[in-house]
Amino acid sequence: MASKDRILRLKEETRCNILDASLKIVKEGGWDALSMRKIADEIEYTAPIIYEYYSNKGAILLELTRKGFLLLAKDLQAAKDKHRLPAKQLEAMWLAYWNFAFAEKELYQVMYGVETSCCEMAKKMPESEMPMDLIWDVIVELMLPHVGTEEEICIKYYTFWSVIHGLISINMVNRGNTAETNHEVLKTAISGIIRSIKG
Amino acid sequence: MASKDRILRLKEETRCNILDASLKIVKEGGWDALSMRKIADEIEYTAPIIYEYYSNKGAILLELTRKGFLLLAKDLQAAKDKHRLPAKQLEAMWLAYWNFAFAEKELYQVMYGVETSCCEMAKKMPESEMPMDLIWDVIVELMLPHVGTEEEICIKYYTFWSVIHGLISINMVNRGNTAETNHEVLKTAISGIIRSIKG
DNA sequence: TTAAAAAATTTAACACTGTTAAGTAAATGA
DNA sequence: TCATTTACTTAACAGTGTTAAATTTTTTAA
Repeated sequence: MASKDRILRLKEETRCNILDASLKIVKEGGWDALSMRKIADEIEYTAPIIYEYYSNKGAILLELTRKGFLLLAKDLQAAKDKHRLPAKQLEAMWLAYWNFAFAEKELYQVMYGVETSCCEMAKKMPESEMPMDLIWDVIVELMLPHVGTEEEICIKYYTFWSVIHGLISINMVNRGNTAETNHEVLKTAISGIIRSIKG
Repeated sequence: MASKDRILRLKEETRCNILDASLKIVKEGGWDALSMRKIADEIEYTAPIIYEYYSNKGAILLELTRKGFLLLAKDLQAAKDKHRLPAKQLEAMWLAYWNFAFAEKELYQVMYGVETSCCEMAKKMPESEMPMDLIWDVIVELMLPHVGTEEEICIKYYTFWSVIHGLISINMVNRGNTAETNHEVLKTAISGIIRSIKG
């Protein structure tokens, strides 16, 4: 019976509509704005029918996560295919990774557990700059006697901070590395950057 | 009147108790478990009196954030004071930063917006390994003809990933850098790691 | 000591959240 | 046309942050 097919097609369509509606809501108002009732509103149904398509809210997030990983993989593959030399490929792929994160900000957030709201005000908190100031000073000392421009110090600082914070974040949400591997990554990264500062 | 002082002291104490109770709840059940009513339960009051001490839930989070930054700064200073050479100081400080993140995991999470719950299941999702696989292959190619051990490749991969993910996270929650600075950090980090892989 | 004023604390309520069970309307099959 | 299944909605529960009103306790003044 063809009507069965039609119904199945419609079901698949609403399943997809739910994801699209969710992403739309998140893009408009952030992850806090996402609720079952708003999704239902968007697809012109009431909340309970969403549970016919996804067992709960978490399942929707998981499906968006999956979508994100597929999209990211596609971008990485495309970036790789544009070059022949592995070094060039690698550079292009990480740049593609970077671009994906901001082009599909909301997907990246749910994929890797990056929150967004609470820390907006933390910027205005003077205490939040204390760690940076402390480390900044030591970087300057390390560069002596040829202290670079503010921009150069900034780049050093953020390179340090990025690799450490990145490794911490990855371990917190994913915690899949051994302690030895982590320390190895840490030590090589830190000493590498320190060497590059020394010249 | 000395009784005024006593009352003020008591008020300051409950203000502190609210923070302690909050942190206790979060440490026991994660950030999702934190609610005004649970805090009230913990300090043996009802929910509305919390609003006499903090204007809303966000203010409590902000105060915990502040506490976190102060504690981190203290740790960094202590690490610095243990050495004389700037290079040694810097290394010790970043290691202290690392240790703080895991010793005070909950504080670090609220300070830098690192989520924790949703991505536990994402690990089991095969799609989540596609980006890693793609990049892993290119790293191997880059190491040819002397491909290292799995551990060595892992370290390279995570160094890459950490610096990129870290820079992305920092920009998403804090977004305080210019596009040029970001690209500079990115490029120098990537080319630096690639150089170190080549030998 | 007692009455009035002030402060401290609780109860009740509102609007929201995710989720489930029961009820109702619509489409389908015989 | 009638019975059954499917589709969908309404109502409800337990929880959330937050506010206003009511109530209890404490302090002040006579």
